[in-house]
Amino acid sequence: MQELRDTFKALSDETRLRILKLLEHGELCVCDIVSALDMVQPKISFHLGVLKEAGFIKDRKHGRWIHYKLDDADMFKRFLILSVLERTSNATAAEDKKRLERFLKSKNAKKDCINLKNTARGNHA
Amino acid sequence: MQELRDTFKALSDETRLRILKLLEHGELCVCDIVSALDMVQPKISFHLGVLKEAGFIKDRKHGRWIHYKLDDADMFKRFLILSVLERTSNATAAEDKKRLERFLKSKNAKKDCINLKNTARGNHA
DNA sequence: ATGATATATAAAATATAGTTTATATGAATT
DNA sequence: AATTCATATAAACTATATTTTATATATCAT
Repeated sequence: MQELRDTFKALSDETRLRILKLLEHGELCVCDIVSALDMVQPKISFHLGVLKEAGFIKDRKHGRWIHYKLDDADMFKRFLILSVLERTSNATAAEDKKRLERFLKSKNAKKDCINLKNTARGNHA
Repeated sequence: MQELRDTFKALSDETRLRILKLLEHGELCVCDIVSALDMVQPKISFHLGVLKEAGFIKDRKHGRWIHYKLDDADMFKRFLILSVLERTSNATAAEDKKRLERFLKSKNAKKDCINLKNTARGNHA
């Protein structure tokens, strides 16, 4: 019963539900989530750890970033995630998404800027 | 999101999962559950309160007893209960059930005894 | 090499949940 | 009316989870 209890426990926190909802549309790195939820980074890392431990998300290391996405290995957990996504379409989720999009846009702007600079110097993106 | 969080939180405790499993086969009063789980009564009342508040069980007062049973009003919660029942068929649940059956038997024996006594005196059951 | 960045981890502080013990309530029995 | 029984509730205590603050690690850029 312990595993089942932990499965539900992982879903019994609002921050974690918000994270799952945010991952609905794909992979995000920790700093994306930090910006979207507007919380300090260790707090987000803590909750990501809980979700990962419970098998709801998985991570992938890429350079100095770690990307997280929904884990669809387990049928039952997949169902639980779906029911979470479907039941968390509210104002909070909308604001989180807006902050995320603003952040992603500024990230891209910065990236373009660096590429431009490098191109000017004769380097490649 | 708060309600969803509370829904999962209600399921994130082993005692409460054991109670749900015990209610699988029908209505039970508090003292039945106390005996089956072999725990003190206020503890059981506390967990029954959490499950009731979250909409997983409902109660019915009858004399000085209060009977609890699974609440099937909400589709999603019904599904969650089903998935709990299906995933909690283990040794603990079996022992709980055994204790419950022993207790129910002794309750019935006592009742029969009282009936017999009353019949002897010319009263009715 | 040095510094900056992304993330994790540890320690301390705080908040929340669960347990125990004692007591209250209300219905049934004597 | 007094007692007993089934259950709830409250208060004090304990355990667990979350948050914060500080620091470590690893990768990338200069």
